[in-house]
Amino acid sequence: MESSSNPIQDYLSYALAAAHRKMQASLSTRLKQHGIQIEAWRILETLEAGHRLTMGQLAEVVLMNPPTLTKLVDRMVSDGLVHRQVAQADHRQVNVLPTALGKKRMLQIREEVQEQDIEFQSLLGKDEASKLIELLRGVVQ
Amino acid sequence: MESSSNPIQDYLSYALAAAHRKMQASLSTRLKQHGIQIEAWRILETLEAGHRLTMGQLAEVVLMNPPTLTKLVDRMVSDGLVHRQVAQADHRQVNVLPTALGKKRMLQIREEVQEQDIEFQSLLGKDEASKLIELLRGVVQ
DNA sequence: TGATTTTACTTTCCAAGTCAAATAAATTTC
DNA sequence: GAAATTTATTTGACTTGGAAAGTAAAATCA
Repeated sequence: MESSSNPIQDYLSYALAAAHRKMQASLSTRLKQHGIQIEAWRILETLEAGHRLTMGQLAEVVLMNPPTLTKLVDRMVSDGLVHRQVAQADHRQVNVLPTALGKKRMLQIREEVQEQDIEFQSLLGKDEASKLIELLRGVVQ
Repeated sequence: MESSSNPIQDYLSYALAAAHRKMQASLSTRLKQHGIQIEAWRILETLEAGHRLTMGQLAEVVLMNPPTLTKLVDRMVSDGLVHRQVAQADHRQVNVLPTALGKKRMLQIREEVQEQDIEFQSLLGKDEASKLIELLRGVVQ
């Protein structure tokens, strides 16, 4: 299917959705080999940084709604990748911490994600790729 | 929540997902006022171009998986926005056509989407916005 | 301090999405 | 030209996602 003069292609929201879909599909296929979903990787990668994050903070960083995160963390707990800890300062808050297994798996998966990034960067060219990231950050602010 | 040195921000896939999420959320809120979802708008916008598209072609353009499209088109048929027609040349194929109501509603919704695009374009600057679309197309090819 | 409001997270219920199988028509092969 | 294969779409079982309500702790306030 080829339709070079389709007006929908000119909408920024569409161009973004199309690029996102392609990248997600590609990354998702890669991570499936490791038996993990993209969001779970994001959680492990974020927690690895070492900051003690609450569910709410984590939800924001990993781009998920809180109820969806709750359910994914449930699954990750039963897979032994993370555990929960009620924050001592504020008992409403729940911290999420990676387990030893979670850290180990993250390092393996990170390589896969980096390969993917390199693949797309070489597809675009290095300068174009950094320009793209810069512009995307401008969208988010 | 602010974490300027979080390594996850440096992945192209993450930057793309974050920008996409923000734009989808904003557009989705706008379209909710018209009682329609983003994908349904994409379908109407695509069909408006006048080409006679099959379910498969439409699925590709509107960035949906075929089973998901089938169900959305079911709903749009019962909302009176589109109708199906078995292709005469190949009876396996199904064409989707907009109804008069579908065309009318599309014109209203298009304005909303264009406002949204203008909003984001002025946020980025006109040149940066066209550069972004160009780079995003490079990702998809 | 007791009552009210706000905040953090989870649960519930329903709508929507996915994967694999089913159906049905067209094409290929022998 | 019948049988086997491929292609286009839908169906059905199951899972996931989202909105709104529920729970519980902290903060505000009167």
